[in-house]
Amino acid sequence: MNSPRKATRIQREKREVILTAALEAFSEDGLRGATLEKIAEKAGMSKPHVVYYFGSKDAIYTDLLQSLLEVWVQPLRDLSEDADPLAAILTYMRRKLRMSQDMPRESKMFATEILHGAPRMRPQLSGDLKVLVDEKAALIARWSAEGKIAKIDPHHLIFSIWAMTQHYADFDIQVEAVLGDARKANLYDEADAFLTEFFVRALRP
Amino acid sequence: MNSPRKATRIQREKREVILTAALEAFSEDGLRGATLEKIAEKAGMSKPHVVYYFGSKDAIYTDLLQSLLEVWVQPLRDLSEDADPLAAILTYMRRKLRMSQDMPRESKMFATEILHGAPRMRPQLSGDLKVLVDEKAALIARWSAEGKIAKIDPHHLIFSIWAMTQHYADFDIQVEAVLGDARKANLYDEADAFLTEFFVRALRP
DNA sequence: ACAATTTTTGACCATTTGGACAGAAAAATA
DNA sequence: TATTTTTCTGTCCAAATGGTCAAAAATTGT
Repeated sequence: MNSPRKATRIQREKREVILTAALEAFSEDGLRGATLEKIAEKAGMSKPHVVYYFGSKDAIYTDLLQSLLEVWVQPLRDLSEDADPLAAILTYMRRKLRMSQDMPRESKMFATEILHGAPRMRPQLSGDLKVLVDEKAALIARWSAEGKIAKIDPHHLIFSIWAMTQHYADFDIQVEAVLGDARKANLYDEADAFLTEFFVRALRP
Repeated sequence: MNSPRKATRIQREKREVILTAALEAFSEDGLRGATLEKIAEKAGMSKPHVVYYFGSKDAIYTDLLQSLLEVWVQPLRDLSEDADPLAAILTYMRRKLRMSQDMPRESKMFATEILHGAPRMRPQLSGDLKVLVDEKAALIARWSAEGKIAKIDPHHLIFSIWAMTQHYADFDIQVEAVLGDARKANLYDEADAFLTEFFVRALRP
């Protein structure tokens, strides 16, 4: 089941195809709702073949979650000293918003996992993620103390950016239902304009 | 299976017990993840007994969702003309935040449902809910036009209130993991202070 | 007290589903 | 080409699970 030395090209490709199919399935129906059969079908192969590559449904799920996590926190990693702190925070917010727009399935998968207690991510949340957030919060707190941005709790500021940007991906059905079809086309432009103005007002010293 | 005239006291009580148990189960594991057996166990009765009262697992879920929806949108219903528009919006935000604090299971159940496409709520979202939101958005737009609050897109303002308040209930595991145990005790006080300041800055003309 | 009705459950069933297994097909290696 | 290894699937199985059913227990009405 496991490749001993290095993964062959075909192995890498197949695993990729399966992960893509699984992401679609999991984000639609969650871990329990998604079936191996559906994943196999989306991936264009037989059910045992999927098991052959990953061992179990759980393994696919966990694997996917882990590999996506790095991508997911990258924008926060990149938040750093800048000529203009306010612009830096706005850039971070915009990158998160863009991720909601471009990767709604990933966003939904994380949301579902955390919503249900994050049984497979808890250690990482209070480990790596906490360290990262604390570090960036300290940076923001410094900006705040130096009067470069408004005095504000940096942890909650980060939560608010997560909440507002991911909302557009996770609850897209609701957002679109409430706004109506007419405003659906340039929804993310609207969101960008709104959030930019919103955070500028909140953060300007 | 169905009571013909009026529900007896015992019927009302049993249904209530089942709904409470089901809310706990569904918010933990979702519709598919929650089992009739678990619901029955939490409710302190046998599995067929649960079916006797509701007919099916699906029926419990749908019933629950419908009855909770009214409670859920009540704070928005109550948003109305006020001596101080800014205060009115802040009150709305605070009531939503309090609901996250007091009813996290309800919040999670809605979140899961919408996240997975809201198959049983779609009509209500683009129907009743849209009407309600449009109405309140018009009110906010008027305040905005009269210069009583800042110029801001009212729909997105409402989304931002939903997003930021519900975030504390839906993603509590993540929030608590990142903040650490020390700040867990008065988390909602912190959130209240942060959000109040935040929205005041954003909305002040 | 007795009959009728409602409530409650144990036993059972059909379906779904994760995944094991043996072996076929294909590819790599010699 | 022959052999070894890897890839792939049809078939099957056991566990989980939503729901049925007949009958027991409890309650209600007279």
